Amino acid sequence: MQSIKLTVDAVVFGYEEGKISVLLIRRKYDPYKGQWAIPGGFVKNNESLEDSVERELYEETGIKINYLEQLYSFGKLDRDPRGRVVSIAYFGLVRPNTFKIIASTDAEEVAWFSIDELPKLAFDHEEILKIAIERLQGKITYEPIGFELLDKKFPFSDLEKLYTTLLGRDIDRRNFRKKIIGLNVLDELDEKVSKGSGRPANLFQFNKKRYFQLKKEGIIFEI
Amino acid sequence: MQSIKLTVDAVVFGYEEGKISVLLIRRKYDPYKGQWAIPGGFVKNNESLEDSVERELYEETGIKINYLEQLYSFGKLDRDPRGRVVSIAYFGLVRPNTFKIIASTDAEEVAWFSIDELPKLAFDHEEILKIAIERLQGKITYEPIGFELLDKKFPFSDLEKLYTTLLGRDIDRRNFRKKIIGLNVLDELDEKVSKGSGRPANLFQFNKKRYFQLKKEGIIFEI
DNA sequence: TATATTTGCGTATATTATACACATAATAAA
DNA sequence: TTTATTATGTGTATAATATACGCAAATATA
Repeated sequence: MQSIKLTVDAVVFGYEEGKISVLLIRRKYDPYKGQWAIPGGFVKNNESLEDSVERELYEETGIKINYLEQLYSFGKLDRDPRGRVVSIAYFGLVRPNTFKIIASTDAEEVAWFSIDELPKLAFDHEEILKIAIERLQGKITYEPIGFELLDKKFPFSDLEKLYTTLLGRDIDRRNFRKKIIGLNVLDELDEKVSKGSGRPANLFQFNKKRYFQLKKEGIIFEI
Repeated sequence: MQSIKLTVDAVVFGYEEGKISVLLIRRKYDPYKGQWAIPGGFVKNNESLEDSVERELYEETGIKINYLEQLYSFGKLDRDPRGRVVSIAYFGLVRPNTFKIIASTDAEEVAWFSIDELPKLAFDHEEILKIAIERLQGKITYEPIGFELLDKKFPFSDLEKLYTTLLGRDIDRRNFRKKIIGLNVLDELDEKVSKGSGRPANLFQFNKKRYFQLKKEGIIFEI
């Protein structure tokens, strides 16, 4: 008789102050009590996988996610000391400043961790996170998911900085702008922001509708 | 108490005579008795997901797969009339001529179906298959998985035909050859084949070792 | 008022992708 | 055995795309 338990886990990324961060919870109960982990939990019998992730995320962290996709399923025999537990991991993006994170249920604490200053993680969550980071880095070059991490209205320099951070290399400012503008998915607004010194920057907004239109016509987003 | 069952399914593609085909079984038992389906079955408690797929595949069809990767996990509430069953689908490639397919256990019959002449499928297998086909078509442009479908030694025209079939469009023969040769992952052999009339073709072989070497150096395969 | 900082923008060059046709080596047909 | 048919093998010119690169404008700060 099969006695495998099924969980979902969510690797949620945010971006603030030039850093990619990930949402972690400190576990309230055993196993791995007191350790940091990716939010997640057991799937209910009458709940879809997506509903399950969204529920767990909301329960444990107070976050409502606006971008979510399936990442990978993890099924190693010994990945959970409680027995055979298979986890379907999801990958999410949010704007951290639009939510207040609040620990509850299984979480003693919730926090954002910069992906280059991670604590030791419970279970095989280090592996899951590694795969999620690779997905994020890979995907921003061929799908316009980076905008999910920026404010709705953003100066071009924010976008540029996000890409340099994620790709881990410098980008020619002029060529990058040319390329993105050429993709024809940004609306230039009649608003400016001035942060600190320097010339004020024009604000842009991602036009999702136009993107899907172009995608349907076979035009592909590519950096 | 959680009562979700976990299965694995395998979409296995082959290529012969200019057609992409998929391996299907005809179900011996209910539900969907007598209908065609993707091979698969319940995961055992002490068996990894990969082992599980490979076992089910071998049991039901007699095939030992040489390329296998995880595709996606399917968890809709009503996807299985027996109750809540979540399936982790895999994606495999084989050379059909290297195996004899034999039905056994849950399968009444096993057969290769051209992907444009598919029968009605059990469960949500149509959706799974659709996603698998998209993965195959997408992936051959940025990973050298097409070679898994060709004979170890193949004439260039076979590779070209595979790509035209999968991409669904014509390819300039000279440019394609130039590009592939330029990737530096093929060994040109000192053997020729002559099939029917026409000038005999030189045989080539994919050099996996060289590919991994180049990949490590950051050179990417791209068509 | 001078200095520092950030934005916005164009052009020349190199690289890569595309379009395109004919000679060669074999088999099949006359 | 000669001629037609079929598939393979190869190079170059042109177009498109990617890369490299520097200076003026608009603001904050000293």
